[in-house]
Amino acid sequence: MTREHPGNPVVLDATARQVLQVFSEKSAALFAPEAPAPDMDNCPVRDVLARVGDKWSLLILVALSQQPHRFSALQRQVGDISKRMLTQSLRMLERDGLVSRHVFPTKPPSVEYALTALGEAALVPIAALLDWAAGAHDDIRAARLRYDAEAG
Amino acid sequence: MTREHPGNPVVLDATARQVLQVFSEKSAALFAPEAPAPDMDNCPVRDVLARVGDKWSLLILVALSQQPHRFSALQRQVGDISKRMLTQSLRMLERDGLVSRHVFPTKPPSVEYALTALGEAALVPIAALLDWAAGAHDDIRAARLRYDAEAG
DNA sequence: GGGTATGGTCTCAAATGTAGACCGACGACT
DNA sequence: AGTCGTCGGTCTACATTTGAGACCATACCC
Repeated sequence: MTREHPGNPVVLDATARQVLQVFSEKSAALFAPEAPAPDMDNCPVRDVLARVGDKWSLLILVALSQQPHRFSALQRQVGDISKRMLTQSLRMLERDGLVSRHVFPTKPPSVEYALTALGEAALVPIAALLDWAAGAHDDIRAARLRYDAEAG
Repeated sequence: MTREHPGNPVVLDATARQVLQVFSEKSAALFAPEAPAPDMDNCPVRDVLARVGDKWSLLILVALSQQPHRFSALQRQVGDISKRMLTQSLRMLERDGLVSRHVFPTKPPSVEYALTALGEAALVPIAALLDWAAGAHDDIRAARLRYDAEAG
């Protein structure tokens, strides 16, 4: 049974096509030929994408784009993340130099997380992704309904 | 102990700052206030981002950007994905209308996956992400080394 | 006839993520 | 003074997801 459906037609303008041409040249960086493991040494671009594309990391970076946050405030803003995952994600973002962590000499402890310059730079492509998602989610919802209607 | 380090300085040009301003206005879409669950109904933008940012979906979309692929060819190109995850990811991308699936009347079965117009449109922000990742991975690697040196 | 490839499904083990208890100190409230 | 909530996590038990490999029928190639 063929489940093919073409999606809503979207016309790519000249700028978009130009971006895609450069894109094709660079996408090879994502697929290491016969690499034992596509990690930071073999596939750095892929490794970095896995970080920035990660669900929680993405949301944390966006949350911090407006202003620095405390740990609990970040957890409240993101909403459905566990403490364990928030700690782990922040730890990795800090390690990658995308987020900074400042501990205040208070008791109980008070910690502030903020974007670094590198983290702020990441917001530019993330903004493009956000913009696309905002424009595409109606089409995606419609596609899901068609698919589900066909399948059962 | 403060583990703060500012990351390498990156100067954002005027265009980037303009993008960020619009971005701040739109990022609210990612954080539903007190939503029971941030799903497609409560947080459509977030739901779509979770799809496109997903590690395997991202790689599949990029792999298909150059030309359509068969299932096994896609698995070889991506490299370290399991059959189970490839099937599941393709199934979801098809359901979202980003990828099309064409079954040829052959035995054994032969299936071709290709990007739809909507999937191709997603490549524009994905290309921006890829471009940023290509430019940032050296800084990220350096940040990781500094972090690891401090921590032990 | 044997080996390889096709596009998956299924099962089990391993890995990852969630929820909540727990910690000491402090501020707010009664 | 006593109680409660908050802070920023860690830890544990459990739930969920993912990876690895066996398995399937068919066809092609040697």
